[in-house]
Amino acid sequence: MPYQHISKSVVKRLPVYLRILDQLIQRKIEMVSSKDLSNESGFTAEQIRKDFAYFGAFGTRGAGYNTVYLREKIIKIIGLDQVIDTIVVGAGNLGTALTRYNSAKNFYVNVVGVFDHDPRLIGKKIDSIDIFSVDDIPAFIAENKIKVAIIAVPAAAAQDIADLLTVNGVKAILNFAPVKLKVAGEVHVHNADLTIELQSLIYYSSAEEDRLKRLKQEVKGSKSLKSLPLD
Amino acid sequence: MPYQHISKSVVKRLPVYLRILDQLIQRKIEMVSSKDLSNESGFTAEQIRKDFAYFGAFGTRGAGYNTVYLREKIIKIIGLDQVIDTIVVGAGNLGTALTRYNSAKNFYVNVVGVFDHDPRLIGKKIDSIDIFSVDDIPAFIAENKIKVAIIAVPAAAAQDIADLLTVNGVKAILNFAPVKLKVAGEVHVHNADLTIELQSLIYYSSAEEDRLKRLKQEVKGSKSLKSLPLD
DNA sequence: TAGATTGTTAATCGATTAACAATC
DNA sequence: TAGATTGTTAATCGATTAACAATC
Repeated sequence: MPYQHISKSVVKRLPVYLRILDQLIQRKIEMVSSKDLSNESGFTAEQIRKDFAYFGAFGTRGAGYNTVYLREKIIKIIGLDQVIDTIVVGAGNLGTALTRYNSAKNFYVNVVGVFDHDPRLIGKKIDSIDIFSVDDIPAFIAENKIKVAIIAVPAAAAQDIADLLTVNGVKAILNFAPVKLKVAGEVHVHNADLTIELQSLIYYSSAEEDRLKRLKQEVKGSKSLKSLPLD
Repeated sequence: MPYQHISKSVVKRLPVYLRILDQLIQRKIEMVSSKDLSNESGFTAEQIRKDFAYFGAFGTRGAGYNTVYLREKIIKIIGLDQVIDTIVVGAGNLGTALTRYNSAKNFYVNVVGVFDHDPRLIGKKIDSIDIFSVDDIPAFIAENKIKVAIIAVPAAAAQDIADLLTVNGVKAILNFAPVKLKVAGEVHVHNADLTIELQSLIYYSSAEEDRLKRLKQEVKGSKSLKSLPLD
């Protein structure tokens, strides 16, 4: 049986299923149908069943999915069956918030170190987590076998940090800096640029149709502008 | 000419183009080709040209795009040609970071108020921005004609806040709480659940193939488990 | 003019939805 | 058994890529 590659769209939905299952288990709910999961997630029931089917047959026809059993499968699929140690680079507002957020809310992940360039921050702590110098990153990665890192530094510093991380063996980066990072093929980068999230949302905050019609009329009414580039 | 709906995938790329154009303009670069933009964004040149073509013909054959002109078009398309006032609900770590981040880094957006439930925070400020009670939200939205809001409250409170916001006229919500918000059809919600971003990245941090093969063998080797749900 | 690059149409690819047999 | 819900195949839909004429 050839190994079937799993698409990014499927992988993105897996943590949503996990979150919902965690909530259901907490509420002592033992069985859940794809329709129930559809209500909680917003994805269609067909899509949910198809997503699971890529990895195996986890349900019981007529009854649905056992929440505990399905959760166990999903954490193994994602690779969360053991707690993942991660580091945060950048101890500014965002880095601090991300460190605290993941410590408090994300039980599958453990922030084991924070790194910054600023000597005034080095040696301090975020809650119980030490802030080290970025110079210490190579040794720290090697010692703690870090495979996943979070970048929360200014745009200008992000590429250098990414290079430093990947050269030392980091395989996955969650990047909050507003730049496209260039990394080797086997390294995965997810961009979580908050500015971009908010701006693309703004597109939908006013009447799309009116705005675009106005734009087209402008372009039509000022054809000369089109040659402006060559002036 | 019938109005052609613009797909979500296109809209998500627009702010990336805007960010790159802002950088190019700052560097006094006047012309840019779709190939250049491809290098900076990671999208293909064909896709970039096609994206622009949905809204008009902004380039010059043989020469490329004038950066200033293209930027002007894109901010009008997104609806960023006037600064957008927004509010942040939740003045915890994440809310504070988001408030500061958008004040400092996002010139197209203006955070005009922060809201929290906690009486110890109400009356204080984040930099120069006041923290108000969530009870003040309706009056504040009406007065300031707020159309876009950011939710950074705990999961349990998020749906109530979303209801409060949308009832009072908010049209777009950036939601950081780990829940699927139920909103009226004309309201747009973008989820920016940081836990989920990180978890889906972890999928790629170790050898996918090995992990999934191991999983399939487990399932095969313990077929009896499949009926466990009905025990 | 020759070279470069856009704008647009057609072809391909991938993901979602629909349908339904399998089966608990 | 009857009702419910999965797992899977086929059909549809949408987005990306390829190709190239238009044209600066």
